[in-house]
Amino acid sequence: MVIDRSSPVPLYHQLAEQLTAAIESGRLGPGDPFENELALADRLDLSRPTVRRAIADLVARGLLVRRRGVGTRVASQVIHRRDELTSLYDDMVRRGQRPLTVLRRFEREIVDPRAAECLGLPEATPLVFLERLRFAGETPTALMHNWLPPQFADLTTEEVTSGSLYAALRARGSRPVIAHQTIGARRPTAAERKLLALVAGDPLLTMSRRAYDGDGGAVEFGDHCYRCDQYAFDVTVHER
Amino acid sequence: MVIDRSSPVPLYHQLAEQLTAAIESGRLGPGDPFENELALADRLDLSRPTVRRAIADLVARGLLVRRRGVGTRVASQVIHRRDELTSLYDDMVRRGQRPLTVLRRFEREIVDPRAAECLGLPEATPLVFLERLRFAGETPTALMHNWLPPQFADLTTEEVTSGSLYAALRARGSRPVIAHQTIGARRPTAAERKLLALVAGDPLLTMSRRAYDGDGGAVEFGDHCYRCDQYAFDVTVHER
DNA sequence: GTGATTCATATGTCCTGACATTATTTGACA
DNA sequence: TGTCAAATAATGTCAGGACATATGAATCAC
Repeated sequence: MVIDRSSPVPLYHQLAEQLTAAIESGRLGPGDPFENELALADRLDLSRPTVRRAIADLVARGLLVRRRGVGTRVASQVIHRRDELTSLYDDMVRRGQRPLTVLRRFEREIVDPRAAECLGLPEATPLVFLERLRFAGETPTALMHNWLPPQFADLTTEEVTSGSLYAALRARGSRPVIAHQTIGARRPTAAERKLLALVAGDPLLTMSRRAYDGDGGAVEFGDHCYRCDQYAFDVTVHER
Repeated sequence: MVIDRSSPVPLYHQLAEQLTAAIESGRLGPGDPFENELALADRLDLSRPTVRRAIADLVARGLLVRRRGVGTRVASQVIHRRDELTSLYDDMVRRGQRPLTVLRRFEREIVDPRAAECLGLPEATPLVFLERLRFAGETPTALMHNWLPPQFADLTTEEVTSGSLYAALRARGSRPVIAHQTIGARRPTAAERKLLALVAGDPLLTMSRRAYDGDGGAVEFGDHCYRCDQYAFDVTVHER
């Protein structure tokens, strides 16, 4: 356990990383008592609040459990807190498979009152619109519609197809930091059935999303539908 | 802005609640500059870290935005951070509608290798099993299966039907604090179609869940299916 | 032996103080 | 008037200290 005081990385962050590494290395096992904050602060020559901050970060991530009067322990089952949705698509990427995304439509000035409303803009605002179809091998897996505010009208086809849409927004100083997503299911339309190669009775898994930047300004509205044999969403939920 | 020092509620928590109220009352509008932490601490006769803690809580909830060297502002669009799934069912409750949950089956010793595995238990472990059907008025809306570890075999029918299942677990000292949920869609079985009064082609929205207590021990496995015209899930996602 | 009380341990809350870093404004100078 | 440096304003990090509260173990009284 080494703290480098000349590093620009905050002390509490260095400590949190090293505590995390100790837990994930297996050196500390599930349920093991964890060194208390006073001893740790003494041993590492750090102030107690600094140590508390590091430990609090690990608690927030589900690696440690604290109880007043008792002490701190390694969580019995190491759970990594994830504030994000993952899907079978992400699993594919993780397994090294290369899903392909085809841009079917890209408009820089399209009027859509519903999407404008979702973006908090006047109905007649010209929006940027994308329609993409995603494949896993030969199989179409998702049909995705996205609408962006007019400040992104300078997006290039290259940006939209080669990398992540959010990376392109971030390159323009708009950093999506929070998104509200609604997940549901419905019957496909005939067009969707054809595009996604569905047979009669196959349902769609749907997800609509409104993304906001750090100031709370809406930066994206998305309306996606997925083959349910290719997609499911994993959500981690915390009770306060 | 009043801080009651004789209250058992921590000072930072009182302040956070009042700052929240000020924002939600409309007294402070989106984008408004927010009083800086030094002035606030001075005015309220609180220490700066205490004020920082309160402000940090509001930042974490998306109500305020901070920038080093600039100051603190009310988020342009007030977003409430919610680390929880909500559904149309919750909307019904909020609107004062009274959904009804019918207990169809309650077993205190049932062997289910799949559920046991999901609970991290040996296959032959006798589990507690619940099957419930939920109604909104006359309309069946959800079919819910839940499996619990054997320590909950003393659950009463009363507990299971009158209040929330999690409240019953908490009363036994097992506090579910994190759950991993998987949301998907599929075709209903014939039995599900009948129970949920579905017509041909109607899809199911599905959600399976594994809930863990503060020590990481599994406390519940659930497998639910919903009518998609009655349910959708809202998820808030944060990018780090 | 059992239940109540006390004590030791550990986290939770709060304070005062100081310095570092970033962003914006102000003032000086060409 | 424009540019650059210094000053000001605000948040971020860190420290040392003190007291409060909850928990579990040990001790004491019956």
